Amino acid sequence: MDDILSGLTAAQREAVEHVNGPLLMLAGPGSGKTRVVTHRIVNLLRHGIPPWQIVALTFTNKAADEMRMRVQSLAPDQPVWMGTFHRFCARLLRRYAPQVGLSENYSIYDAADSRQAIKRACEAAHVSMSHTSPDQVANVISRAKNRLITAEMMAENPVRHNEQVAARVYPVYQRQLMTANAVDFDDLLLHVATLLRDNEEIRAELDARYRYILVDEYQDTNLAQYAIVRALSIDYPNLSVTGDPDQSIYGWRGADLNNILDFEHDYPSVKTVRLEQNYRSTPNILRVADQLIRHNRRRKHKQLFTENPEGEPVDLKCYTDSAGEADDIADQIATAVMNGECQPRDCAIFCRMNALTRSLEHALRRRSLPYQIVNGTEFYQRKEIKDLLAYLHLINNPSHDVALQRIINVPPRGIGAKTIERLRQAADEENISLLEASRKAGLIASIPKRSAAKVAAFVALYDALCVKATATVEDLVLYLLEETQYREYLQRTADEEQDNSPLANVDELVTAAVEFDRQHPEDGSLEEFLELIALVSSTDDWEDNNDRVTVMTLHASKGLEFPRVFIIGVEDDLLPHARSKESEDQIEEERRLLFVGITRAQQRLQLSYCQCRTVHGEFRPVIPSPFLMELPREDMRQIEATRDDDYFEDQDYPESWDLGVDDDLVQEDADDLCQLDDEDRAAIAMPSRQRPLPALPPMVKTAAQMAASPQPVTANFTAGMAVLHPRYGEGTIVSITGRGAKSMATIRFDDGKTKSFRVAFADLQPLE
DNA sequence: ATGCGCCAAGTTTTT
DNA sequence: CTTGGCGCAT
Repeated sequence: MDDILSGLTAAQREAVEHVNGPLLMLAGPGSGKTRVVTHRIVNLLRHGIPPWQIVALTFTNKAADEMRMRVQSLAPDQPVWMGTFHRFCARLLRRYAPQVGLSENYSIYDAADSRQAIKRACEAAHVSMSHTSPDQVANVISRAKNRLITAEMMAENPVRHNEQVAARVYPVYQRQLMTANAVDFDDLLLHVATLLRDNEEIRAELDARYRYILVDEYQDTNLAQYAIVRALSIDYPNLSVTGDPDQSIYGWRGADLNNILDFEHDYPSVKTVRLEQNYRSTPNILRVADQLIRHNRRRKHKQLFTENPEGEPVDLKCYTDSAGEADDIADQIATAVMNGECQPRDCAIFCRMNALTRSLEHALRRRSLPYQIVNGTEFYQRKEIKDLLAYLHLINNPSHDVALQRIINVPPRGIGAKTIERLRQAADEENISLLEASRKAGLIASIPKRSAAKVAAFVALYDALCVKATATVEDLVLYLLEETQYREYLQRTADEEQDNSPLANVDELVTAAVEFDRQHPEDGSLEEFLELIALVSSTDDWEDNNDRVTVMTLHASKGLEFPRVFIIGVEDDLLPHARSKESEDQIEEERRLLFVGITRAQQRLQLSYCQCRTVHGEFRPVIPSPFLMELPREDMRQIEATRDDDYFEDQDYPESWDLGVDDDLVQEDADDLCQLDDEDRAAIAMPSRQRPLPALPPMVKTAAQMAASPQPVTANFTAGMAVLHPRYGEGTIVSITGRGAKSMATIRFDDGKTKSFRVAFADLQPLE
């Protein structure tokens, strides 16, 4: 019993030992929050509470995974449900789909799907889009859904012009979603919230089922999420929430700070615990953070303190331009690594916008520093992956209109925009899905016989694919590739300029399918595979196992920590951002954003700004961020850096850093970059690809690998050949795709696993 | 039906 | 400076 309480402060212990009734944990940055939450779960279990009555809700899969790991080590194999809000709702919705007008095989539209659907709805609603855009409309609708505002409610009192348009589109969009048997991300929450509100019986049942609910990052919940946890905590109000109002940075997405600020009001019997001691940062860093955040008015004051030893002052640097900023930071890191002061993995660079990472990439690459950019170029957003997934979606849910539109003419089969438009009109008129409309294309007067025949051929292809719907996902994907001749299509349309091989991504999807089948020998359904993919995101796969400098936005940095942190572009109109200066609330959120960035730093922190920055291609003078004026000068060291163009050339950096990067999977893609010219932006436009799908090997490149990679030599391998892989052993080549340096071999190993490799790097040995 | 070229716009994005 | 969307021309 003592092991889960030992080493805790009085406040932490108080939270861990709390069993029944509402609990509010106000946890400052670096206060050991995750530890307290996991220990509390274990404590609940030790009090004899059945594990299935406990639910822990997080915002990211990564946070859930970490929690699961830590609980697992303390209390192995307890079926406590831990996962994201959206996944939790997706599960409930599978069960209660009919109650909200869906079938249980409903599809989840991702952001791109829903954008397509909104576009279509805008057209169908016949509204003038002259003063707005589908994107804006999508935003308004999303915000409305987050606030539990239905189409009907919105129609009653729309205020602004763009809301008027959105109010007209909203019901059309929603009807289309229902026809498609689909939900968007917001609907996952909205449907569940509605279900719980309108069905007292179900609500009571679920309330009793999930008696102990823990919510992480409560400051980022929106009204829908609030309504859900509230509804599940009426008969059994054992709701415990953890958060920090000062780290709320998603207000623009509908997060409502009032949820946490008013928690004590909502649950008068609440026990409030403040975790104010910081175990992460030096006192200097913490004082800077504290001084900054004191300038916010809407907050709950916390007395941040630490017993950590005094550290270096926080550096404040001014550079002449962004290239100088990037070079100097890269130099600092390179020097520190060479001197053995730190490893690349200890360093992180944060910025307000993804666009600012360009010069950093260049600077890091020139110094052969391995780095990793956490951004949004997601694997499953690639065209070829979306195409294949669209086929799978359509097989799983014949009403998935967005999927049908995507692939009805991919690979090209002579069905043009006109025909699709006519199908759409017919579908809209009869309120049927596009596939149903396609089935009766021959009966639609506006569609010429020729086109109708092509549509019929597509429907026949679709029906053929559906035969494999219940096979393993791998079989289905392979069959799909075969029947649609998709690989041949990619090869035909291959773009010589583009270095990222779509074929390799296709192979990766196959690998993901194989992996999924392996992990779900019993319960693996297509539906689950698709749900799994729909609810993973790019930041989930930030790899902390690799020794690389991390570059990311301030938003992405939340929840992480690094010994050395650099925050760049602390400039007016950038932080706070020009578009976030309309109200005091927005400015306060920007201030919190900087606060989050600062409090990621453990040992060293540097804030920097430039005198000039290139914005949209033109050089502009820059004003330092007003936030800098709010920081305590006594904890800081101000440095005016002057740019010396020859500086870099004088340095003698090694060709590559011997950091023991041991991963041949990393090497697979190294050739993509090593052949590119230093100035080539396209090379860095495809940054580190991390794990795109569950249990997939990281597809990443490091600068070290790039520098070290030899020119690839391609041996003659053919399908059917028996080969030896240095890591995976003996296997047989299933197929070879691509030519020359980019040639990929898909190999089925003797243990049943199938993997794809760059032939040039995999070091395969032919076997007799 | 596809491909090229011009024009406009350009935060952050847990799911 | 980039990227993406749309329109026109083949």
